[in-house]
Amino acid sequence: MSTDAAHTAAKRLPERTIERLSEYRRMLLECLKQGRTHIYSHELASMHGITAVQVRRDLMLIGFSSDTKKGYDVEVLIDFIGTILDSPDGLNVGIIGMGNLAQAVTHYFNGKRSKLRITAAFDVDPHKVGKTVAGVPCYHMDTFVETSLKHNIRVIILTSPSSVAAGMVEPITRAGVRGVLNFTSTPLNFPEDIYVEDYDIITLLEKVAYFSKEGE
Amino acid sequence: MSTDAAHTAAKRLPERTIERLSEYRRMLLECLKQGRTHIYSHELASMHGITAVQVRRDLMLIGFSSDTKKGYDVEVLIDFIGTILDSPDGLNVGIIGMGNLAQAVTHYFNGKRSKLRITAAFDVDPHKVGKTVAGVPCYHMDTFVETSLKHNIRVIILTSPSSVAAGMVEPITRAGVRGVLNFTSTPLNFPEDIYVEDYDIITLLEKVAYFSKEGE
DNA sequence: TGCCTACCGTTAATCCAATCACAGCCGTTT
DNA sequence: AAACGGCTGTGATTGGATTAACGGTAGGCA
Repeated sequence: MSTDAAHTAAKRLPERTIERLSEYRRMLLECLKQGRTHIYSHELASMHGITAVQVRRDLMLIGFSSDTKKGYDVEVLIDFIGTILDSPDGLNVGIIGMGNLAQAVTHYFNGKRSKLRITAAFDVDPHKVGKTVAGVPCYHMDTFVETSLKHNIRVIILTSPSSVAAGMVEPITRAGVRGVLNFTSTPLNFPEDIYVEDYDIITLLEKVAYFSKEGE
Repeated sequence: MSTDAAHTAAKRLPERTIERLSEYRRMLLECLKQGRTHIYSHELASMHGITAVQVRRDLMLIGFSSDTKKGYDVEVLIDFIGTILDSPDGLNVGIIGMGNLAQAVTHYFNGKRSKLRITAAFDVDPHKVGKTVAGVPCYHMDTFVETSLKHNIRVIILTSPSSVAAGMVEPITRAGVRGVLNFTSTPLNFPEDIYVEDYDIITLLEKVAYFSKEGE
Protein backbone atom coordinates (compact mmCIF):
# COMPACT_ATOMS: atom_id res chain seq x y z
CA MET A 1 0.00 0.00 0.00
CA SER A 2 2.94 2.29 0.54
CA THR A 3 4.33 1.38 -2.84
CA ASP A 4 3.01 4.47 -4.53
CA ALA A 5 5.62 6.44 -6.35
CA ALA A 6 5.21 9.51 -4.23
CA HIS A 7 8.62 11.09 -3.98
CA THR A 8 7.33 13.30 -1.25
CA ALA A 9 6.29 10.41 0.98
CA ALA A 10 9.73 10.50 2.50
CA LYS A 11 10.81 7.19 3.89
CA ARG A 12 12.02 7.55 7.36
CA LEU A 13 15.80 7.73 7.22
CA PRO A 14 17.85 5.46 9.50
CA GLU A 15 18.98 7.08 12.71
CA ARG A 16 22.58 6.27 12.03
CA THR A 17 22.40 7.85 8.64
CA ILE A 18 21.17 11.08 10.18
CA GLU A 19 24.04 11.07 12.64
CA ARG A 20 26.55 10.50 9.90
CA LEU A 21 25.09 13.21 7.71
CA SER A 22 25.70 15.66 10.50
CA GLU A 23 29.26 14.47 10.76
CA TYR A 24 29.83 14.53 7.01
CA ARG A 25 28.65 18.08 6.88
CA ARG A 26 31.01 19.30 9.53
CA MET A 27 33.87 17.55 7.82
CA LEU A 28 32.85 19.01 4.47
CA LEU A 29 32.73 22.49 5.94
CA GLU A 30 36.26 21.91 7.12
CA CYS A 31 37.30 20.82 3.62
CA LEU A 32 35.62 23.82 2.11
CA LYS A 33 37.52 26.08 4.45
CA GLN A 34 40.72 24.53 3.18
CA GLY A 35 39.75 25.42 -0.35
CA ARG A 36 38.80 21.96 -1.47
CA THR A 37 36.08 21.77 -4.10
CA HIS A 38 35.59 18.04 -4.67
CA ILE A 39 35.90 14.91 -2.57
CA TYR A 40 35.66 11.18 -3.25
CA SER A 41 33.49 8.86 -1.22
CA HIS A 42 36.49 6.89 -0.04
CA GLU A 43 38.19 10.05 1.20
CA LEU A 44 35.18 11.13 3.17
CA ALA A 45 34.90 7.59 4.46
CA SER A 46 38.45 7.26 5.71
CA MET A 47 38.18 10.57 7.53
CA HIS A 48 35.38 9.04 9.53
CA GLY A 49 36.84 5.57 9.86
CA ILE A 50 34.07 3.95 7.86
CA THR A 51 33.77 2.43 4.40
CA ALA A 52 33.14 4.20 1.12
CA VAL A 53 30.07 2.08 0.49
CA GLN A 54 28.54 3.37 3.66
CA VAL A 55 29.03 6.93 2.52
CA ARG A 56 27.57 6.28 -0.89
CA ARG A 57 24.63 4.43 0.58
CA ASP A 58 23.88 7.30 2.94
CA LEU A 59 23.93 9.74 0.07
CA MET A 60 21.78 7.44 -1.99
CA LEU A 61 19.21 7.32 0.79
CA ILE A 62 18.84 11.07 0.79
CA GLY A 63 18.66 11.11 -3.01
CA PHE A 64 21.94 12.83 -3.68
CA SER A 65 24.00 11.99 -6.71
CA SER A 66 26.93 13.70 -8.29
CA ASP A 67 26.91 14.63 -11.94
CA THR A 68 30.63 14.12 -12.36
CA LYS A 69 33.14 11.41 -11.68
CA LYS A 70 35.56 13.76 -9.99
CA GLY A 71 33.96 13.09 -6.66
CA TYR A 72 31.24 15.01 -4.94
CA ASP A 73 31.06 18.78 -5.16
CA VAL A 74 31.74 19.85 -1.59
CA GLU A 75 29.65 22.96 -1.57
CA VAL A 76 26.69 21.38 -3.32
CA LEU A 77 26.72 18.46 -0.95
CA ILE A 78 26.83 20.69 2.09
CA ASP A 79 23.75 22.48 0.87
CA PHE A 80 21.99 19.27 0.05
CA ILE A 81 22.57 17.83 3.49
CA GLY A 82 21.23 21.10 4.78
CA THR A 83 17.94 20.53 3.01
CA ILE A 84 17.62 17.25 4.85
CA LEU A 85 18.76 18.16 8.33
CA ASP A 86 17.82 21.78 8.71
CA SER A 87 14.48 23.39 9.14
CA PRO A 88 14.15 26.18 6.59
CA ASP A 89 13.74 28.87 9.21
CA GLY A 90 16.08 27.42 11.77
CA LEU A 91 15.07 25.98 15.09
CA ASN A 92 15.12 27.45 18.54
CA VAL A 93 16.68 25.47 21.33
CA GLY A 94 16.31 25.98 25.05
CA ILE A 95 18.52 24.65 27.78
CA ILE A 96 17.48 23.75 31.30
CA GLY A 97 20.08 23.95 34.04
CA MET A 98 22.89 26.39 33.36
CA GLY A 99 25.72 24.47 34.98
CA ASN A 100 29.09 23.39 33.67
CA LEU A 101 27.67 20.99 31.12
CA ALA A 102 25.26 23.54 29.71
CA GLN A 103 27.99 26.12 29.44
CA ALA A 104 30.21 23.64 27.64
CA VAL A 105 27.47 22.89 25.16
CA THR A 106 26.74 26.53 24.63
CA HIS A 107 30.35 27.47 24.05
CA TYR A 108 30.60 24.55 21.72
CA PHE A 109 27.98 26.18 19.61
CA ASN A 110 29.64 29.51 19.24
CA GLY A 111 31.32 29.82 15.92
CA LYS A 112 29.55 26.84 14.42
CA ARG A 113 27.37 28.02 11.62
CA SER A 114 24.17 26.23 12.33
CA LYS A 115 20.48 26.57 11.87
CA LEU A 116 20.09 25.70 15.49
CA ARG A 117 19.98 28.58 17.92
CA ILE A 118 20.22 28.32 21.67
CA THR A 119 17.94 31.19 22.53
CA ALA A 120 17.06 30.70 26.18
CA ALA A 121 18.45 29.13 29.31
CA PHE A 122 16.59 28.28 32.50
CA ASP A 123 17.84 27.88 36.02
CA VAL A 124 16.81 28.50 39.60
CA ASP A 125 20.11 29.94 40.81
CA PRO A 126 19.57 33.65 41.57
CA HIS A 127 23.17 34.32 40.58
CA LYS A 128 22.34 33.27 37.06
CA VAL A 129 18.73 34.28 36.53
CA GLY A 130 18.47 37.62 34.80
CA LYS A 131 22.03 37.51 33.57
CA THR A 132 23.46 36.44 30.27
CA VAL A 133 25.46 33.25 30.66
CA ALA A 134 27.71 32.16 27.81
CA GLY A 135 25.84 34.51 25.54
CA VAL A 136 22.42 33.17 26.37
CA PRO A 137 19.83 35.00 28.49
CA CYS A 138 18.94 33.03 31.58
CA TYR A 139 15.39 32.97 32.89
CA HIS A 140 13.95 31.55 36.07
CA MET A 141 12.57 28.06 35.76
CA ASP A 142 9.23 29.28 37.09
CA THR A 143 8.69 31.16 33.86
CA PHE A 144 9.58 28.21 31.69
CA VAL A 145 6.32 27.54 29.90
CA GLU A 146 5.47 31.07 28.92
CA THR A 147 9.03 31.99 28.02
CA SER A 148 9.41 28.90 25.88
CA LEU A 149 6.19 29.61 24.05
CA LYS A 150 7.22 33.21 23.51
CA HIS A 151 10.62 32.19 22.13
CA ASN A 152 9.06 29.37 20.11
CA ILE A 153 11.38 26.79 21.59
CA ARG A 154 11.11 23.45 19.83
CA VAL A 155 13.98 21.48 21.33
CA ILE A 156 15.17 21.29 24.94
CA ILE A 157 18.56 20.30 26.25
CA LEU A 158 18.00 18.98 29.73
CA THR A 159 21.00 19.28 32.04
CA SER A 160 19.35 19.82 35.38
CA PRO A 161 20.36 17.70 38.36
CA SER A 162 18.91 14.23 37.99
CA SER A 163 17.00 14.58 41.23
CA VAL A 164 14.67 17.23 39.84
CA ALA A 165 14.49 15.96 36.27
CA ALA A 166 11.24 14.08 36.71
CA GLY A 167 9.48 17.33 37.51
CA MET A 168 10.52 18.78 34.17
CA VAL A 169 8.45 16.41 32.07
CA GLU A 170 5.16 18.15 32.63
CA PRO A 171 6.26 21.73 31.86
CA ILE A 172 8.27 20.62 28.84
CA THR A 173 5.28 18.82 27.45
CA ARG A 174 3.04 21.77 28.14
CA ALA A 175 5.40 24.15 26.35
CA GLY A 176 4.87 22.33 23.07
CA VAL A 177 8.44 21.11 22.81
CA ARG A 178 9.00 18.47 20.12
CA GLY A 179 12.38 17.03 21.01
CA VAL A 180 14.48 16.55 24.13
CA LEU A 181 18.14 15.82 24.58
CA ASN A 182 18.33 14.36 28.05
CA PHE A 183 21.69 14.45 29.81
CA THR A 184 20.09 13.47 33.05
CA SER A 185 20.61 9.98 34.37
CA THR A 186 16.92 9.48 35.06
CA PRO A 187 14.89 7.99 32.24
CA LEU A 188 11.88 10.19 31.62
CA ASN A 189 8.43 9.23 30.42
CA PHE A 190 7.45 11.70 27.76
CA PRO A 191 4.43 11.28 25.52
CA GLU A 192 4.92 9.27 22.34
CA ASP A 193 5.06 12.23 19.98
CA ILE A 194 8.03 13.89 21.64
CA TYR A 195 11.36 12.61 20.41
CA VAL A 196 13.76 11.89 23.25
CA GLU A 197 17.42 11.09 23.11
CA ASP A 198 18.86 9.88 26.39
CA TYR A 199 22.47 10.54 26.79
CA ASP A 200 23.93 9.48 30.05
CA ILE A 201 27.62 10.03 30.47
CA ILE A 202 28.14 7.47 33.19
CA THR A 203 26.56 4.82 31.01
CA LEU A 204 28.89 5.73 28.20
CA LEU A 205 31.90 5.56 30.39
CA GLU A 206 30.90 2.20 31.80
CA LYS A 207 30.43 0.97 28.27
CA VAL A 208 33.89 2.10 27.25
CA ALA A 209 35.31 0.53 30.36
CA TYR A 210 33.61 -2.76 29.57
CA PHE A 211 34.73 -3.00 26.00
CA SER A 212 38.23 -1.87 26.77
CA LYS A 213 38.61 -4.93 28.96
CA GLU A 214 38.35 -7.17 25.92
CA GLY A 215 41.39 -9.25 25.15
CA GLU A 216 42.24 -9.45 28.84
CA MET B 1 34.31 -24.86 17.01
CA SER B 2 33.10 -22.40 19.55
CA THR B 3 30.34 -24.75 20.60
CA ASP B 4 32.29 -26.08 23.51
CA ALA B 5 30.55 -25.77 26.79
CA ALA B 6 33.13 -23.43 28.22
CA HIS B 7 31.24 -20.99 30.38
CA THR B 8 34.26 -18.75 30.34
CA ALA B 9 34.29 -18.38 26.57
CA ALA B 10 32.09 -15.35 26.96
CA LYS B 11 30.18 -14.47 23.87
CA ARG B 12 30.52 -10.84 23.11
CA LEU B 13 27.52 -9.10 24.55
CA PRO B 14 25.55 -6.64 22.41
CA GLU B 15 26.53 -3.02 22.88
CA ARG B 16 23.02 -1.98 23.69
CA THR B 17 22.74 -4.62 26.33
CA ILE B 18 25.82 -3.27 28.05
CA GLU B 19 24.37 0.21 28.03
CA ARG B 20 21.13 -1.00 29.49
CA LEU B 21 22.87 -3.01 32.17
CA SER B 22 24.54 0.16 33.34
CA GLU B 23 21.17 1.87 33.45
CA TYR B 24 19.47 -1.01 35.19
CA ARG B 25 22.09 -0.98 37.86
CA ARG B 26 21.70 2.68 38.64
CA MET B 27 17.96 2.27 38.80
CA LEU B 28 18.33 -0.76 41.06
CA LEU B 29 20.63 1.14 43.38
CA GLU B 30 17.91 3.75 43.61
CA CYS B 31 15.35 1.08 44.44
CA LEU B 32 17.62 -0.39 47.05
CA LYS B 33 18.01 2.98 48.66
CA GLN B 34 14.25 3.13 48.93
CA GLY B 35 14.25 -0.15 50.80
CA ARG B 36 12.93 -2.26 47.99
CA THR B 37 14.11 -5.88 47.97
CA HIS B 38 12.50 -7.38 44.87
CA ILE B 39 11.47 -6.08 41.49
CA TYR B 40 9.58 -7.55 38.51
CA SER B 41 10.92 -7.39 35.00
CA HIS B 42 7.98 -5.32 33.83
CA GLU B 43 8.54 -2.79 36.58
CA LEU B 44 12.17 -2.37 35.70
CA ALA B 45 11.13 -2.15 32.07
CA SER B 46 8.54 0.57 32.49
CA MET B 47 10.99 2.68 34.47
CA HIS B 48 13.18 2.68 31.39
CA GLY B 49 10.44 2.97 28.83
CA ILE B 50 11.18 -0.43 27.31
CA THR B 51 9.49 -3.81 27.34
CA ALA B 52 9.73 -6.53 29.95
CA VAL B 53 10.94 -8.97 27.31
CA GLN B 54 13.92 -6.79 26.65
CA VAL B 55 14.86 -6.79 30.31
CA ARG B 56 14.51 -10.55 30.63
CA ARG B 57 16.48 -11.11 27.48
CA ASP B 58 19.30 -8.88 28.66
CA LEU B 59 19.47 -10.78 31.92
CA MET B 60 19.37 -14.06 30.06
CA LEU B 61 22.33 -12.97 27.97
CA ILE B 62 24.44 -12.39 31.03
CA GLY B 63 23.29 -15.68 32.52
CA PHE B 64 21.29 -14.28 35.39
CA SER B 65 18.18 -16.00 36.61
CA SER B 66 16.16 -15.59 39.73
CA ASP B 67 15.33 -18.52 41.94
CA THR B 68 11.95 -17.18 42.89
CA LYS B 69 8.85 -15.90 41.16
CA LYS B 70 8.62 -12.85 43.35
CA GLY B 71 10.71 -10.90 40.93
CA TYR B 72 14.45 -10.36 40.94
CA ASP B 73 16.34 -9.84 44.15
CA VAL B 74 17.53 -6.26 43.84
CA GLU B 75 20.74 -6.63 45.77
CA VAL B 76 21.76 -9.87 44.13
CA LEU B 77 21.11 -8.46 40.69
CA ILE B 78 23.17 -5.37 41.39
CA ASP B 79 26.09 -7.53 42.36
CA PHE B 80 25.66 -9.77 39.37
CA ILE B 81 25.67 -6.86 36.97
CA GLY B 82 28.80 -5.73 38.76
CA THR B 83 30.55 -8.97 37.89
CA ILE B 84 29.85 -8.25 34.24
CA LEU B 85 30.58 -4.55 34.01
CA ASP B 86 33.24 -3.92 36.60
CA SER B 87 36.84 -4.85 36.69
CA PRO B 88 37.58 -6.59 39.96
CA ASP B 89 40.13 -4.01 41.03
CA GLY B 90 38.42 -1.00 39.55
CA LEU B 91 39.68 1.01 36.65
CA ASN B 92 41.56 4.27 36.51
CA VAL B 93 40.30 6.97 34.21
CA GLY B 94 42.12 10.06 33.01
CA ILE B 95 40.63 13.16 31.51
CA ILE B 96 42.23 15.43 28.94
CA GLY B 97 41.19 19.06 28.88
CA MET B 98 39.88 20.37 32.18
CA GLY B 99 37.22 22.73 30.85
CA ASN B 100 33.54 23.01 31.59
CA LEU B 101 32.65 19.66 30.13
CA ALA B 102 35.34 17.83 32.04
CA GLN B 103 34.32 19.49 35.28
CA ALA B 104 30.72 18.53 34.66
CA VAL B 105 31.70 14.93 34.11
CA THR B 106 33.89 14.90 37.16
CA HIS B 107 31.25 16.37 39.42
CA TYR B 108 28.81 13.91 37.99
CA PHE B 109 31.01 11.19 39.35
CA ASN B 110 31.16 12.40 42.88
CA GLY B 111 28.79 10.48 45.07
CA LYS B 112 28.26 7.70 42.55
CA ARG B 113 29.60 4.52 43.94
CA SER B 114 31.53 3.16 41.06
CA LYS B 115 34.50 1.04 40.27
CA LEU B 116 35.66 3.75 37.93
CA ARG B 117 37.98 6.36 39.37
CA ILE B 118 38.96 9.58 37.69
CA THR B 119 42.49 9.83 39.01
CA ALA B 120 44.20 12.37 36.80
CA ALA B 121 43.39 15.36 34.65
CA PHE B 122 45.56 16.97 32.01
CA ASP B 123 45.57 20.48 30.64
CA VAL B 124 47.93 23.14 29.35
CA ASP B 125 46.39 26.07 31.20
CA PRO B 126 48.90 27.24 33.85
CA HIS B 127 45.99 28.29 36.05
CA LYS B 128 44.93 24.68 36.31
CA VAL B 129 48.15 22.71 36.17
CA GLY B 130 49.38 21.80 39.63
CA LYS B 131 46.04 22.49 41.22
CA THR B 132 43.24 20.17 42.13
CA VAL B 133 40.22 20.79 39.96
CA ALA B 134 36.91 19.25 40.95
CA GLY B 135 38.77 16.93 43.25
CA VAL B 136 41.18 15.66 40.62
CA PRO B 137 44.86 16.59 40.44
CA CYS B 138 45.68 18.36 37.20
CA TYR B 139 48.95 17.72 35.41
CA HIS B 140 50.52 19.40 32.43
CA MET B 141 49.82 17.73 29.13
CA ASP B 142 53.55 17.47 28.49
CA THR B 143 53.81 14.87 31.22
CA PHE B 144 50.89 12.86 29.91
CA VAL B 145 52.58 9.60 28.97
CA GLU B 146 54.65 9.11 32.08
CA THR B 147 51.93 10.29 34.43
CA SER B 148 49.38 8.00 32.80
CA LEU B 149 51.68 5.04 33.09
CA LYS B 150 52.41 5.85 36.70
CA HIS B 151 48.70 6.12 37.55
CA ASN B 152 47.91 3.05 35.46
CA ILE B 153 45.29 4.88 33.43
CA ARG B 154 43.27 2.55 31.25
CA VAL B 155 40.53 4.80 29.92
CA ILE B 156 40.71 8.38 28.68
CA ILE B 157 37.95 10.94 28.44
CA LEU B 158 38.96 13.35 25.73
CA THR B 159 37.48 16.81 26.06
CA SER B 160 40.21 18.96 24.60
CA PRO B 161 39.40 21.53 21.92
CA SER B 162 38.74 19.79 18.62
CA SER B 163 41.55 21.66 16.97
CA VAL B 164 44.24 19.89 18.99
CA ALA B 165 42.53 16.52 19.32
CA ALA B 166 44.41 14.90 16.44
CA GLY B 167 47.68 15.42 18.28
CA MET B 168 46.40 13.40 21.22
CA VAL B 169 46.21 10.12 19.36
CA GLU B 170 49.87 9.37 19.49
CA PRO B 171 50.47 9.99 23.22
CA ILE B 172 47.27 8.20 24.20
CA THR B 173 48.35 5.17 22.22
CA ARG B 174 51.81 5.30 23.69
CA ALA B 175 50.46 5.44 27.23
CA GLY B 176 48.88 2.01 26.86
CA VAL B 177 45.33 3.27 27.13
CA ARG B 178 42.68 0.70 26.19
CA GLY B 179 39.55 2.81 25.74
CA VAL B 180 38.69 6.38 24.76
CA LEU B 181 35.55 8.37 25.19
CA ASN B 182 35.87 11.11 22.60
CA PHE B 183 33.80 14.25 23.09
CA THR B 184 35.71 16.01 20.40
CA SER B 185 34.04 16.65 17.09
CA THR B 186 37.01 15.32 15.13
CA PRO B 187 36.97 11.63 14.32
CA LEU B 188 40.26 10.10 15.43
CA ASN B 189 42.15 7.19 13.94
CA PHE B 190 43.23 4.99 16.79
CA PRO B 191 44.71 1.52 16.33
CA GLU B 192 42.24 -1.35 16.10
CA ASP B 193 42.75 -2.63 19.60
CA ILE B 194 41.74 0.57 21.35
CA TYR B 195 38.02 0.86 21.88
CA VAL B 196 36.73 4.29 20.93
CA GLU B 197 33.34 5.78 21.54
CA ASP B 198 32.73 9.01 19.67
CA TYR B 199 30.26 11.25 21.25
CA ASP B 200 29.65 14.50 19.54
CA ILE B 201 27.10 16.76 21.10
CA ILE B 202 26.36 18.78 18.00
CA THR B 203 25.57 15.62 16.10
CA LEU B 204 23.18 14.55 18.81
CA LEU B 205 21.45 17.85 18.81
CA GLU B 206 21.07 17.86 15.05
CA LYS B 207 19.65 14.38 15.28
CA VAL B 208 17.09 15.42 17.85
CA ALA B 209 16.23 18.42 15.73
CA TYR B 210 15.72 16.25 12.69
CA PHE B 211 13.48 13.69 14.32
CA SER B 212 11.48 16.29 16.17
CA LYS B 213 10.43 17.69 12.81
CA GLU B 214 8.51 14.50 12.08
CA GLY B 215 4.78 14.85 11.70
CA GLU B 216 5.25 18.34 10.34
C1' DT C 1 -4.90 -30.37 47.01
C1' DG C 2 -5.77 -28.94 42.52
C1' DC C 3 -6.84 -25.32 39.41
C1' DC C 4 -5.44 -20.57 37.89
C1' DT C 5 -2.90 -16.62 37.34
C1' DA C 6 1.22 -14.31 36.41
C1' DC C 7 5.83 -14.14 35.68
C1' DC C 8 10.19 -16.15 33.88
C1' DG C 9 13.42 -18.17 30.37
C1' DT C 10 14.06 -19.32 25.65
C1' DT C 11 13.28 -20.17 20.74
C1' DA C 12 11.60 -18.28 16.52
C1' DA C 13 10.50 -14.48 13.57
C1' DT C 14 10.91 -9.68 12.30
C1' DC C 15 13.07 -5.48 11.67
C1' DC C 16 16.83 -2.38 10.90
C1' DA C 17 21.61 -1.50 9.57
C1' DA C 18 26.08 -2.65 7.52
C1' DT C 19 28.58 -5.14 4.00
C1' DC C 20 29.24 -7.56 -0.34
C1' DA C 21 29.10 -7.81 -5.17
C1' DC C 22 28.51 -6.00 -9.53
C1' DA C 23 26.82 -3.25 -13.50
C1' DG C 24 27.44 1.25 -15.69
C1' DC C 25 29.90 5.21 -16.80
C1' DC C 26 33.27 8.95 -17.20
C1' DG C 27 37.89 10.29 -17.99
C1' DT C 28 42.38 9.00 -19.24
C1' DT C 29 45.90 6.98 -21.74
C1' DT C 30 48.12 5.05 -25.51
C1' DA D 1 39.30 5.71 -30.92
C1' DA D 2 39.59 1.71 -28.23
C1' DA D 3 40.90 -0.27 -24.06
C1' DC D 4 41.57 0.49 -19.32
C1' DG D 5 41.03 2.04 -14.49
C1' DG D 6 38.54 3.81 -10.98
C1' DC D 7 34.57 5.67 -9.00
C1' DT D 8 29.54 5.74 -8.45
C1' DG D 9 24.86 3.80 -7.58
C1' DT D 10 22.20 -0.08 -6.20
C1' DG D 11 20.25 -5.06 -5.75
C1' DA D 12 21.41 -8.94 -2.78
C1' DT D 13 23.26 -10.80 1.34
C1' DT D 14 24.67 -10.96 5.86
C1' DG D 15 24.58 -9.69 10.63
C1' DG D 16 22.83 -7.62 14.95
C1' DA D 17 19.18 -6.30 17.81
C1' DT D 18 14.30 -6.01 18.94
C1' DT D 19 9.85 -8.01 19.20
C1' DA D 20 6.66 -11.79 19.11
C1' DA D 21 5.28 -16.45 20.65
C1' DC D 22 5.26 -20.08 23.86
C1' DG D 23 6.30 -23.77 27.33
C1' DG D 24 7.28 -24.18 32.23
C1' DT D 25 6.66 -23.30 36.95
C1' DA D 26 6.02 -21.09 41.44
C1' DG D 27 2.60 -19.05 44.31
C1' DG D 28 -2.22 -17.80 45.39
C1' DC D 29 -6.75 -19.24 46.42
C1' DA D 30 -10.81 -22.00 46.74
